[in-house]
Amino acid sequence: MPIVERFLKEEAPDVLCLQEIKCEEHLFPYKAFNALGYTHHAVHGQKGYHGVATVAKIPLTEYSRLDWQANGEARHVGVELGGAGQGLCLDNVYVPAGGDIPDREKNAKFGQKLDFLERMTRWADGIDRPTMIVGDFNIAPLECDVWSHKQLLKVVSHTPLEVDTLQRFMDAHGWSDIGREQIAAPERYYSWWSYRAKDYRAGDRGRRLDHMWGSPEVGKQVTGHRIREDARGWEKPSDHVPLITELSL
DNA sequence: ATGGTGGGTAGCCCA
Repeated sequence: MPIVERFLKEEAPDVLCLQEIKCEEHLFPYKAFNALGYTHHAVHGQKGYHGVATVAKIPLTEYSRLDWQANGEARHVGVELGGAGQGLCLDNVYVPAGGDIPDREKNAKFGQKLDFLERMTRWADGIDRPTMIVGDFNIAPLECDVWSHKQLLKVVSHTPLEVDTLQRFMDAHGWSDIGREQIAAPERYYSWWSYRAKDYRAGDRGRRLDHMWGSPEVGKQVTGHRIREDARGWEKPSDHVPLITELSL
């Protein structure tokens, strides 16, 4: 909570999407968010692992909790902003990391990650309203989205199979990759640095695993996008940093 | 080729 509070005080977004909240819903720190003015909540959590939450200063209506892995893990919550049945849909997702071995025969988690993306793609086929999907996709699609394309080709998060699977999801709805439309390739853009380094800055071994994608019409309403890379250096940081998109709706 | 760190749960698993 200290880094979340710091971020909300500094940036004051209307809406915040969190992934990996790692708590049951009744243990979510509602009071701390309320005290900062974030009085609207959609929390999909479970004990210990996974879990997502969308909190806002403006009214939201929760409308879905999808299980794209078909195994009961809490990895999605969908809300509507601007009134039920109208306005913008905002889908907050935590794609499975996928384990260490990029082979579904040897590593069930990798297969589950691909299956999750396939179900997400079938969902995207049916979207008929302005929608944003944001979160930890656990895939860095472009060569310039990782510190070394060559060295990460066989590392889960940047394998051609994952990138192709994510591309099929993109094609299903013609998503606008807001991050890369605003910070054009090959400009450096990472959102995650491993904890397994004494100093995350040393070698700058980052990856762009976090994304904010919008329906084509939503992409045209973007008025700003940036990341708070400095948050990686805060006290007790997350290994991910916040992405911020500003829209004129 | 290996293990590195951080976190939650429980005597290990996941990221």
